Amino acid sequence: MVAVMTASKSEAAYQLVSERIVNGAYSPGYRLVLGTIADELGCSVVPVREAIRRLEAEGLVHFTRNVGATVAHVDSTLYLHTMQTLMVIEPAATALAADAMDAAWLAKARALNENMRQCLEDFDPVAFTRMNTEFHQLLYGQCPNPHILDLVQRGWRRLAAMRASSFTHIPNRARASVQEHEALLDLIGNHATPAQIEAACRDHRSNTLNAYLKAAGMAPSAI
Amino acid sequence: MVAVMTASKSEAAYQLVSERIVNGAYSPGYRLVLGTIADELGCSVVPVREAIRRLEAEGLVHFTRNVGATVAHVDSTLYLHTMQTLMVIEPAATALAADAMDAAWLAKARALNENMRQCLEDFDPVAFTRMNTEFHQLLYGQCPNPHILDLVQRGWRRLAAMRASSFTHIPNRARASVQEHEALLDLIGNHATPAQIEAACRDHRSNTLNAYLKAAGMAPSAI
DNA sequence: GTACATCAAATCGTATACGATCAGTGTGCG
DNA sequence: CGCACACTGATCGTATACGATTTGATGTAC
Repeated sequence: MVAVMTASKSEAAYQLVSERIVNGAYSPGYRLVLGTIADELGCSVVPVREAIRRLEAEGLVHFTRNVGATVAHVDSTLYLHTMQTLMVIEPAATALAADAMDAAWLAKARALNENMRQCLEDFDPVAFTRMNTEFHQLLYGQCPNPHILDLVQRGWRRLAAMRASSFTHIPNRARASVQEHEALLDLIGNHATPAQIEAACRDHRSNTLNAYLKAAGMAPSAI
Repeated sequence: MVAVMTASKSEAAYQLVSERIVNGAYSPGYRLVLGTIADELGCSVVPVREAIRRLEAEGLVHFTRNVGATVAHVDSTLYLHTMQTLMVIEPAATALAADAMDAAWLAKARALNENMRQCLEDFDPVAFTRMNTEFHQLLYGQCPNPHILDLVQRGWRRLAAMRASSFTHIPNRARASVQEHEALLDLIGNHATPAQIEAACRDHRSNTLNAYLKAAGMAPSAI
């Protein structure tokens, strides 16, 4: 073969299916048939199988032996569990990343948050969600602990998949969200301790989760 | 075939290699050759490959494309990262599991902790470590959030692998550990809030980590 | 003696093939 | 008419085979 193999086929299959789930092209319950995906990618089933198993480990697909894989269903419980995980992991990542947050970083984050505020004026929820994701990536992105960073990213991908399947859950939280971001950035700007940053970040997510739980008539999270 | 296929060969390979790494039979750096393991298991390389990839996702093995897999090396950084992850995940799991901790559970946990104290009198560090693992499993074991539970278990398995490779790190922490366990059980017995339980559990791990970092001449963890 | 090109062995990556297992369907019996 | 059972099609699980890639050794030129 002449072309350079930039990535393995297994990796390609993983990227493809993963992106389609996160995008919403594959809705929850969608049946992932190895042979079909293999044909589409022009490869055999072996690398596709490996990709599916990886996605299963991430919780994006549900796999039953000798039966097959389907895109994982989303319900209140899954949302609760994912949010609880992020509620402890993301603040830790942010606190650990605080060392790398200099003036330039702060300016960028503030600008992004202002853009989010503008999205509210413009009633543009799609752009708001995109920027919100970007904002949080900015927060935890420079976390020096690869395990924690990886867990945060996985959690966000699950959230993205949930949103794509029109599992909406934020009743009027957007405005408070922007304010909480601002407060968090102020803390960072004032060189607050990692513990303070962690607490603020956790409260932010806790507020979102509990707003959802309240709207859904469910009991607030124990943690 | 007459025999019931209790588990797939892929699963069997995963169990085998995983246990050997955790036991220390495979030391860090040990080369995991697909064909060799496949021969030993009496199966082909395909299921072994899948098992190795799973172990890579867990961080127990290091995998390089077209080169092969080796048991992950352990160093201070990996220990720090694993402990930081557990420092946020395990307390959350414990706090969430608190609902399921009744009087019978408490009696069992207290008995176990007393056994650990006895191990100290008998200078039996092996039994102490085993019971310590058991004690912590008791703490987080009934966590109702499967994602968090899974993460805690993975973290503990990594710690076990580190200990097996004689990466010793606890300078005289055992006695304090037993006392902290006791204080934690008192909190639970007095029906403390999840937040209090979480904080106590986190302090316990934080103390262990920082004792290590201090002994190693390293800066304390930011979180 | 060192640096570089070449080659061979080892090992991985994936295609293909076939057996194993499961869900759904039809048929016969009670 | 309803239930149990065998059958079938779809799909997965794994063995085998072969091409691709890496690594280390060997030989050669400087």
